[in-house]
Amino acid sequence: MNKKFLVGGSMIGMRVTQTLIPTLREVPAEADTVSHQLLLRAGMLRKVASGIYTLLPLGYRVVMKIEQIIREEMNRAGGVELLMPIIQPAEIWHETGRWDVYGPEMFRLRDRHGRDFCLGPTHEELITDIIRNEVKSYRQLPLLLYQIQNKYRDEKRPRFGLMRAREFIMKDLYSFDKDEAGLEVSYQKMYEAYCRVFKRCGLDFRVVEADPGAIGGGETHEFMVLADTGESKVVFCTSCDYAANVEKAPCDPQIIPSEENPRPLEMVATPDMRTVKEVADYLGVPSHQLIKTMFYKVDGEYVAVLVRGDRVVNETKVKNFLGATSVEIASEDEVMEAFGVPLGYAGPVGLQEKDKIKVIGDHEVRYLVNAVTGANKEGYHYRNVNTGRDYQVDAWADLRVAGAGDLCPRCKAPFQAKRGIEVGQIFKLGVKYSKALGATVLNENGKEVPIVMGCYGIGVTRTMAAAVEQNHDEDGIIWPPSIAPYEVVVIPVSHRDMLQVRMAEEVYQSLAAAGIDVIYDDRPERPGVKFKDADLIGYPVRIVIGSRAVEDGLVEIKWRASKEILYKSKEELVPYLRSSLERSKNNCI
RNA sequence: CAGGGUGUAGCUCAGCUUGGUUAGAGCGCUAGCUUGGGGUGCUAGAGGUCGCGGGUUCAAAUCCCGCCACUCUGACCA
Repeated sequence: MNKKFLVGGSMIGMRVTQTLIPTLREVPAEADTVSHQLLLRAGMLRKVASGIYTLLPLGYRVVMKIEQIIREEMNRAGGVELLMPIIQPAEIWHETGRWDVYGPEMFRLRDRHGRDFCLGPTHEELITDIIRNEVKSYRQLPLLLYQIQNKYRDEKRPRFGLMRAREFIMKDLYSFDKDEAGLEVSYQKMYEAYCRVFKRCGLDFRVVEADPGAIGGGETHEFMVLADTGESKVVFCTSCDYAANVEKAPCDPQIIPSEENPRPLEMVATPDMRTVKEVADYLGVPSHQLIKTMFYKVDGEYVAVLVRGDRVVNETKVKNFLGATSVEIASEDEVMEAFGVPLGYAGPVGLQEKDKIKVIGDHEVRYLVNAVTGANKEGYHYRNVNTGRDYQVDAWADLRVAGAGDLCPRCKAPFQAKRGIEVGQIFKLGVKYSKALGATVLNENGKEVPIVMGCYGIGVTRTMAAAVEQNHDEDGIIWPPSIAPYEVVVIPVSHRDMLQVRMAEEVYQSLAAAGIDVIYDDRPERPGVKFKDADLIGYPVRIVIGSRAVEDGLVEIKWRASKEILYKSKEELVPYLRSSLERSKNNCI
């Protein structure tokens, strides 16, 4: 590990009075999530505009440490770093068609000559442009090129501080191979490199199978830092190592056995009962006895999707099943206009014939006996609805979102569900961009073939936020040592006791000289202030020099995470810290 | 994008309903004394285009209109 790389030089240490660490006693009104609050309060971050932030010295050190870990692991895997511009010309985006596809998420600007540009939300186009111009032969492959820099997305609603910002730092690596087999190798390398990166960052994470979505291509994995505040939901098997995004995980139908015989269809009044819960309670039936009918606009055409009342429609599966490019939920007005039924009273009975729309149902719905569903008439539902007799569908498919209790597709053990923060994703892009942009090589047989690509991203600033989200207590942040802004803080209890100050100074100098990443709190503040700040900022190790230390020569060492306190002589200090910090940074690898 | 909220000192907020001295508090900041192992206590200070623009009025932080910014909720269950 090359610490000298860090700007600011951890070799020389730092004094609190020399830098800027504006900690806040109160929680700023603008922040609602823990990571956002703590990063602001710990003096690491300040907002400039919605979703746009300044990283103060301490915050920037964390970012640099994460970047450095990423660099080392990308390089270890054979990656080579380069730098691309933030401003990108529109032309290249027109070539792949993404200038129009990207929509309002893209920051656009114009130069004085009226030429269109954008602030790069990603760099597939640019990197592929370089490759198509410079790489002509399979002999030049494989290539793994990466960059770490700011990216821009004009989010509809930036929130959660660094978690969903409009300007953020990303590492993107692009792999270029002559064939699918090569891509497989590159992908595996990245998979392993990513695991190492997040382990080294000291994060509790899971790798999950995900849906490729808009970016296109084949296999993809997401790297999720587990945290209750995460935006994504993942399921993982309790017995094997299978894990997946809830959108992706396949679901077997879970049939609830019924002894009943089909009874005659019956319309019942359900005034003002719209939601599944309301209707189920009103009629005294369990919610899984209901058929929920959801309307979507799929490539401009309406489609009705049926799932059991206790299930959630999985738009990704709907989209994939229909081979559609866009799936949008219909608005209340659209449903009213197209079907003349207010939300809450739609059902499959007669829907297909009357409105001539496509109806698809989740497997589970098929097995319902005497189900309840909307009667397509305001204020009424049907009871005793049965598949085949009362309604037909165009197809049955797996269309719901997985959850805890669903069964693992590999070993049939039940899933557990958790929330996570997506900090990385790896994709097999295939030839989508290389074809669109004409990035080809001549292969061994002299035949021109499109380069097979992969892309691999890590949200650096988001990783920082995720680390805080996962590692904090009521007093503040608890940085994993490998990404802490400083590893050790030295605090003299009394700034007026010259013996203490001299000893603290000595300890600080010796740690800095030994290459330990140390900061010295030399402010003429009361001890309580410095202790509070140390806890808030979350330095892994705190060294306090008080009267006791002056008298018996033993300095107090307190670990932020475990709250463990121990005492060492000045001579023991450096070796102790060196080995224990090294251990705590590496034990995750 | 739809709906709601907020905008007054560096930060957290009060004042606005019912217009009327010199616009307030706590924290932070400055100075002094005090204190010195978990945000010390006291004293004295500095600090404000009351988001911006317009209107009503003898008089606007306060009422009206417009704009802007920030923020929350929703945009996933019918």
